[in-house]
Amino acid sequence: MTVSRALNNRPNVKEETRRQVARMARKMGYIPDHIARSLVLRRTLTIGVVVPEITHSFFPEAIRGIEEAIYAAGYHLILTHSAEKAERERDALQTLESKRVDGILISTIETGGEVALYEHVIQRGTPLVFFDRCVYGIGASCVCIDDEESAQALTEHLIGHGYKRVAHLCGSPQVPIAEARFNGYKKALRKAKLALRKELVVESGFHERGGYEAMQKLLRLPAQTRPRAVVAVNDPAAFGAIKAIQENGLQLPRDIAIVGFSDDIRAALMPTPLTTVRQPAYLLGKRAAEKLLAIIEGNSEAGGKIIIATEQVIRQSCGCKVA
Amino acid sequence: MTVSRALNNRPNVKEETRRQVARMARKMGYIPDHIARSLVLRRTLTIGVVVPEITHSFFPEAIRGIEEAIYAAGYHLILTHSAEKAERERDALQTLESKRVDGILISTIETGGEVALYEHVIQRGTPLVFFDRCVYGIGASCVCIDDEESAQALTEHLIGHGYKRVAHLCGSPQVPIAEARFNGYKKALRKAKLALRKELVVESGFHERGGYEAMQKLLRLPAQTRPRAVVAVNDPAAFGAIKAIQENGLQLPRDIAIVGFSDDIRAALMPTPLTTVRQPAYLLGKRAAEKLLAIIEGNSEAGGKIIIATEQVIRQSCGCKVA
DNA sequence: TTGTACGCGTTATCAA
DNA sequence: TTGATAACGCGTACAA
Repeated sequence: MTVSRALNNRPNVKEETRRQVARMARKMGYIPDHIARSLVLRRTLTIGVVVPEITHSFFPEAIRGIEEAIYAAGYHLILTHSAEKAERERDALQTLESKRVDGILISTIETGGEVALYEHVIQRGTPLVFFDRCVYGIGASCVCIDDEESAQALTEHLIGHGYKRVAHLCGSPQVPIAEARFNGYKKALRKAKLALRKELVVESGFHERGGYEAMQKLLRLPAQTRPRAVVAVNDPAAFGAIKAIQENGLQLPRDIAIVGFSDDIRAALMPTPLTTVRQPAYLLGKRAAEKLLAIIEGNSEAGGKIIIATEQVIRQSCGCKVA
Repeated sequence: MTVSRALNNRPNVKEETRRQVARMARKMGYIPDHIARSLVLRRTLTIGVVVPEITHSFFPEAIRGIEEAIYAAGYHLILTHSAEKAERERDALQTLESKRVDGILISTIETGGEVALYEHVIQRGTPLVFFDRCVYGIGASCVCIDDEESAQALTEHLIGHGYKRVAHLCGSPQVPIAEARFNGYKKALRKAKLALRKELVVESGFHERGGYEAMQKLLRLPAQTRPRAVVAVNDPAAFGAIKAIQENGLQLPRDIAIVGFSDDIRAALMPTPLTTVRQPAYLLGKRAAEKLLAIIEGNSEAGGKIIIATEQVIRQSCGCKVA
């Protein structure tokens, strides 16, 4: 017992005893057992993270932000990866609960995941904070960017520079982020009193392939309907679309302007650099972690929405830049 | 006890009892406690990973490989991040030991870290496998690419296409990877009976900034000594060098050819796409994890070196491609 | 200041 | 087939 007190720098230990204990501990190669400690203290100083994807540049960056914040607070991180699969996400949450993490940070799978799962976690009393891909209305905190507002602003940027026929590659319906960006696109049109034309909204998914195919569909439209500008749901979709545009012998942005979303690392390096919206991934991860820690330590209530500001990155692909 | 047997599908439980237990468990929202289980079983089904960097595209990819392998084996992952700092690496290892992980995968900090630390871990009995950035000769398994051979092959590729004055941006001395690549460069020269010229080897570090500065140094050489081709220690250094080359009004690869190392995602997207060596990060992570698991489960001995083959990616920057 | 007894949730062992 | 007991390593409460 005295040993425990000594090693944890608790009061009521004779200074000399403390030194002796320290010396012996070192000599014996003693390493405290977090497991046993967690068992009795009922906390693990560990937070669990669930991401749907690791390769994508956004999440590693966000994880770095998370890591930074929790490391500073003396916590550790268990990383799980749902691979965009509901089954793996369920598994990950179960694991984290089993491991008795003190809190969970999660970015849901694209399709939104099973809400009941998240509710269950919260009911069990584990603080849960969503980041980037959130589920609202179940009492968990959400840290995200304002997809709708950002998409609206970017669409307005195009409209403001004179583009009238603006198309949208709209991701997948039912994916909250895609929906929000689509809404932003619609709002911008409405505000500019432009009609929403069904044929100018094509589902692209979130990857290059889908963007490519969706753009081809748009390019098959008769010349007078064909869009003059395109708002892609994200950068990869935009890359695919650009490929289609170029294969059709059209020039960027002279014939068709395009904007993306997320500032993929490749965006700046394209032959015609892509105008897009930068998501401050690091900051987002950090803020989410800070919010979670605050809840864990009782300094903050669960719930509420924290919005991280995005930044427009105007490059050449929108054709709006003063040369 | 019977409950424990029932839930873990152990024999010697009446079928009906098993069903009853299962029903109650569900009803009560029972979730097994990994912590308590780990305490008694002395294993956590968890492996610890230490990476020096998360943002870089290589490690997220490697982590994905690791994740895939250990998930399939029913293990979990604690991710720690040394941020290239010796202190944080020590901290990470200590944490992982404290958490009683069943094994550790580590890619050391650039400068190689404190060998005593790693030895200590091994002595305590925790299986340790190095990946990518390894420490040899302490009995731990190493999974890596053959830096020397790959660098040699790439240098020979240049020499084989007629380049005589080939310079090297050599990272930092004492960083094992840099040393190995430098050795490969030297071997290629020797094999071609070209002299190793001191002024053509400049230290660049591993980042763009250093590559830029190192290249400027090379460009200040008198015309007859100035290199006609450059082997950069990695892609970021090459990017910096390219910037310097272009700022000096020289053209790539007409005036100076350059090759990188690692196939950064940007390599293919440069105005003059960069010739480089692809490191199969995913595979490397996966193999390292598999080796570690094999050791943990007693199916393999610690020690030995597993080499993952690299792949040359010949693009425009070396000027060797048949147009 | 130091030490004793107990409990955290689970499993191994052995007896019923 | 089932259950009682001890043990894993640590911290809390309280006694010495």
